[in-house]
Formats: sequence, C-alpha cells, structure tokens
Amino acid sequence: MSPQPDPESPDQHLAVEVAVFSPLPGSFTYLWPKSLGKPLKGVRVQVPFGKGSRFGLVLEITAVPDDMAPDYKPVADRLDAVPLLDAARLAWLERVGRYYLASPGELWSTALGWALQDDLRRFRCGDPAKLSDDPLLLALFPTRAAVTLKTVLKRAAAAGYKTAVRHLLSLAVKDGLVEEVKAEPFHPCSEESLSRELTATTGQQRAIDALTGKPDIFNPCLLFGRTGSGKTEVYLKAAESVVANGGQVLVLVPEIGLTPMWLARLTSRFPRVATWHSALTGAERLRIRQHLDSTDVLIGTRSALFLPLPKLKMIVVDEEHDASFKQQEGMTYSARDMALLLAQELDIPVVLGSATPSLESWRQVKAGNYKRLDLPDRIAKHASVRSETVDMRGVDAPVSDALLAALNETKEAGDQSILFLNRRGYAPALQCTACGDVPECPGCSIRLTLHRRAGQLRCHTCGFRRRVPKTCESCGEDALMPLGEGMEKLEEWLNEHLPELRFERFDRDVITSHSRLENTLSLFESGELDCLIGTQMLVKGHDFPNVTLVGVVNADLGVSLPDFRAGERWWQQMTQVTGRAGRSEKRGRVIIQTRMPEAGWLSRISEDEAIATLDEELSLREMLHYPPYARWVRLVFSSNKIERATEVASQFARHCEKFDGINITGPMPCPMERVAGKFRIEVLLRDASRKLLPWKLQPLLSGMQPPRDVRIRVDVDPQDMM
DNA sequence: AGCACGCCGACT
DNA sequence: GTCGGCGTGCTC
Repeated sequence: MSPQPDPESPDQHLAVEVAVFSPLPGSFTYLWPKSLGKPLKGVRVQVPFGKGSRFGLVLEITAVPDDMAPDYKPVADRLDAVPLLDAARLAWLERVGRYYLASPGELWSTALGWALQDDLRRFRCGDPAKLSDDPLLLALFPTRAAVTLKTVLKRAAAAGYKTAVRHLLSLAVKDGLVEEVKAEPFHPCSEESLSRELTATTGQQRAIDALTGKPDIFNPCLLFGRTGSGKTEVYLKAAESVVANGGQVLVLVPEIGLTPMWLARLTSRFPRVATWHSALTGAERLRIRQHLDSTDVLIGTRSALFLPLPKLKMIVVDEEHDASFKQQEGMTYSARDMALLLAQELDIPVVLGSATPSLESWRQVKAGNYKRLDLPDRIAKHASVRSETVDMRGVDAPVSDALLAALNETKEAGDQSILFLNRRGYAPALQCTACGDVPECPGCSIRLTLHRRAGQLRCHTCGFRRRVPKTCESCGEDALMPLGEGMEKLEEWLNEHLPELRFERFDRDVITSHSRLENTLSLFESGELDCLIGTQMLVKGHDFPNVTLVGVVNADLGVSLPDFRAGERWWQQMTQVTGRAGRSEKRGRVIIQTRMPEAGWLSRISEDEAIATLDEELSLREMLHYPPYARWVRLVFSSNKIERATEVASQFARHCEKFDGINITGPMPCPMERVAGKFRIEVLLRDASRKLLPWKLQPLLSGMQPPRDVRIRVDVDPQDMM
C-alpha cells in the first residue's frame, strides 16, 4: 500500500496514477509538481511517455517516499483546472470499463476522445493594464489579438517556460486576465419559426405520459411501434416536456446518415440543437463543446454518449436493435447498453425505440424490467400495403418482369420506389470459366468483389484493392466472368431496361461524404429521381413519404450466415425495408424476390408478425441457452503465425477450465479465419447464469501476460460472430 | 499501439 | 557502398 498522501509533509512527494491514452494495460505513476497546483482526480494531464509525450487522466492521488521519487518522471502539464466529467459520469465510466474489460488507457481515451481538440481553443488578453504584472502573460499576449493554444504554447517555449503553461492559462482565464474567445452560436433558430405542435393520438399521449410522468427516476421504456406509427412525435413531445423543465435530451441514432433527418425535425421544434458524429470538423466539435451547457437536444451517433451534458434528463435510443450501436474497434462497447447504465447512474428515463426490437430488449420487457409502450397505427397500414413474393428460380435477370412492371406503374402514377440489394460492387466474385479459379484476398479468407466501374477487385474486409486481371492468373485463359450480382450490375441493368426512369444509387461506394448523402436525399425528396437503389444504408430509418413501391431484389441474402443472430438480423432488415412502403395515405406495394419461395421465414416479413416472431425466437434462445439468456464473452487471438495464435488460445482455455459454471468452446478458427494477413483463433466463454461473466474474467486475463506476437481481443456480449 | 534499435537483401 | 525489410524491447 502506498502511504497516505499528505501535501504538507516535506519528506513525501505527491504522485498521481495516470491512465495514459494508449492501449497498454495498467496505469502509470508520475510525480506531481507543485507548480501545477493541487492535484485533482479526473483532470487531464500531459505526460512524458517513451520517446514522446501523451495525454492522460489522473485516476488517483498517491504519495511516494523521498527515496523512491527519482524512479518516476514528473507530469509535464495540466490541461484542466477542474475535472471534465462529474462524479456520476466518472462512476458510470468506471463501471463500463469493468464490464467491457477495458484497460484504463483504452477506456479513458474512448471516453474523453471528444476533448482532445485543445489546439483549436483561442485566447486573448483581457485587461492589458493588469497583464503587465506578469512577464509570462506579457510574453504570451503581446497584443490583444486572439491566438490559438498552439501559438500560446510556442510563445511560452520561446520565453523559456516549458511546463504548467496550460494550467497558468486556465488560472489567468479564471481571474479575468485572459479571456477565452467564445465560438459563435450554432443552428440559430428564432422562436417564431418553431412549428406549431401537432395533436397527439391517445396511444402517443399514453407513451408521452409514461416517459415524462416520473422525470427523476431510472425509467427504461421500449417504444414499440411500426414504421409510420409516430414514434418520432412521441420522442419530440417527451423532449419538449423535458426541455420545458430545464432539462437536456440526448438522442442516439445508429448511424451518421440519420442525423440530417433528425436535425430537420428537431430544429423546427427546439431553438438549440446540436449534432455530433465522426464527420464533424475540429472547429464544429469545439463549437459544440463550448455550447454544451446551453444545448436543448443533442443528436448523435454512439460517441455522443460521452459528451457531458450537465442537465441531461432523458436519453432516446432510436432504432435500438441496430447492430451499429456496438463499437467493434478498440474498446468494444454497446452504446445502447451504456446509455441504459448512464440513465441508471443519473436516475433519468431512457427510451429505446424500434419497430423490430432486439431480443435483448424484448427479454427485458418480458422480465418486467422495461416498460413496453405500444403505438397503434394511425392508419390501418396492413390493409393498405400489398405484399407479394416472386419466385426467381429460372429467371435470368436481377429484376423480374413483375417488379419491372411495378416500377413502371409507380412512375406513371407519379410515385417513387426504392429497391433494396445488400451487396456492394458489380459482382461478389470473379470466376474463370475455364478452370474455375476465383481470385481471393491475399490477406483474408474471402473472395474479392468486382468493382467494374473502378476497374478493381476489392476486399470488403480489409480494404485491399487491385486491378482486374485481363486473364485468369491460374490457367492464363481469357475466361473471367462475374459471379452473381451486386449494386453496380443492378444499376446497369435497370438503366438499360428502364431508360425512362431516373435511378440513383445509395450505397457506401457512391455516398462517400455527408454532402453527397444530403444531396441524394434531397434530389429524391424533390422528385428529381424516380427510384433509389441501395444497400442497408438506404433503409435505416429514413422517411420517404412518396415511396409506394419497395422491391427486395434478393431476399435470400443473409438468411443462412453462420451466426446464431442471422435470423434475427435478416428479419429486422426485411421488416425495416418493407416498412418503407406506403408511409403516406397512398396504397403501398412490396415485392420480394426469392429463390426459396416456400421458406417459412418469408411469411414473417411483416410488422404484423413482429410479436409472434420475437416471442418465438426468444423462447428458442432460452431453450438453447443462447444470448440474451446467457452471457457470452468472445476472445479472438490473432497472429501472423497460426501455431502461435492456437498455442496461446489453448493456454488460455486451459487456464479457464477451473472456473465452474463457465462453458468453454474452442480454441477454434474464427468463421473468417484470416483477416489482413493475421490468423484468428477464437475461444468462446458462455455463462448461462449471467452472474460470472464478464466480471470473473478480469483476474484471469491480468494473470496471464500476453506474448507480443499474439494479440488478444476481448469482446463482451459479441454481436457479430464473424 | 507507436517508435526505436538492429542486423540481412536489391538498388540509385 | 546504402535504403529498407520487420524481429524485439520499452513506455511510470
């Protein structure tokens, strides 16, 4: 045990435990120089680390005896006068870190990643008369011009000051000697332009009352309503009530593409709205940071969860079933689950919304832990949507005559359509018709996708790309043919067969920026386009009022992936896609193309079938002891050498054997055995009691130090088993 | 993870 | 003769 810290004692040096923002395990000890003031838990610091310097977070304040002091380096600088996060959020993140088995560096760099834009902060001297007392401040601010933090630090170094500049600056700001230049307000919106309130239906009002009735307790709700049932109106009304009482609302959406739509809806109802996502520039991020206190509603993707809204009184997780809420790189976390933990920590309501809830949430509803709020239809939709299945066996075209005719009819009626095909590129593979060879990725166990327009073969797993070979590299014949069909081929085919219709693609290869996204959506909205053809990107929550026809080009994709959640995913996706039809008063039409027309699951593609499908799948999971009835942790061991990965994985599996109640599967090769040149071996730990994992795993992992040549990735509650 | 140092192949 | 491949060692 370290001795008790005592700042008054002369023979003790104050030291701090720092979570250095790096993926290395553990924390690091540094001496705390007196020049940085009183150390505080939760302030960011800059520390020397290896050859360079890193940012980090003060976790603990300790003391080191005099004779040990030379073992440690001193903290170079202090970035914050006061902690960036409040006690509740610190407690929340500590809990999250324990749950996801993250190292302190990983956890805190993820949680505080939003606050690393310091170099964009600008300062200028306040009262020049007072400044003249301090030679350093004079050196930093020779004129009244505003300068960036970077410039301040440069001038400080030139004047011979190397440490504690940031700290001095924050004190000077506090004393009014230096003023921080405030950014302009954002999304300005005058009170008069705010739209009039709509009248809520009785179902909506019931849901709104349930959400706003008890504003000061943890109150998790599942807002269960089909597309077009008015979930958004419930969120907005509930948010209005929260904001009217001085609170703030956080809206989490699964992906960046949904933020423009939300922004449009919110800015017409709230004066102060902000968005947060990965495409923001540094200056935009800074502006949002500086206005956190005066924001009414913050709408963003998963990282928005970490912004410390000081008066947060409600969290909305829209499309809560969406797998994008699970972060896959670095610290693997579920933003949905973290939102629930945060709401619990802050004692506030949290509402998860979906027409196709996750089985995780459905179980919580069944167990009585979440309140289920149903929204009945505003319009009798099942009567107004006509759904038909087309047997594609023997059809040698990506689009059947029936769908082709329907596209024409829709155009003639002055309506719009969307076509869904979850396959990027021209064709999922290229094959030599002479020898049968199919080019694969050199680094991954996967076939290369043909991107014909770009003249490339691409790997959708690691990003590898190469030119399309002229002849087969295996036999030399000029006999390479595309195998199967993707978006590009569909587009080509449609332009050839329906030249009078205006199509636009909507997938990751075409929508390369936020502005492209907005442009395409507004072109479609204005009626310049007749049909959007897209991948899953197209169907995530977008609202297309004039769409009366939805075509599923190939419903057989994704049904039988080697993942126990494949069925759930497929059902959610199909139901979401087909739900895009007939959102207005007009009669909608859905055409599903399949080569397995007799398969029972096709009859489940309907929002009417949601409850039956969820109940059935849930009882299956219970019977099999699968999630959400069991807690799984997946460990992936990757290495350049397959033997090494296997060896370390086996060693770990043996190590786990003495733990009662935990079922060990593996080591076994991952379904995608090789990715980016690395061999991947997995061990799956399953806990049917849901009481041991992941907490009991921590001592086991820290007990064995991973060799350098094998990387271990821990995935708690894995969503993607590939 | 970075970033160094440190020994063996194909090139200006 | 070098430029550069990635093996391995370290970060309080």
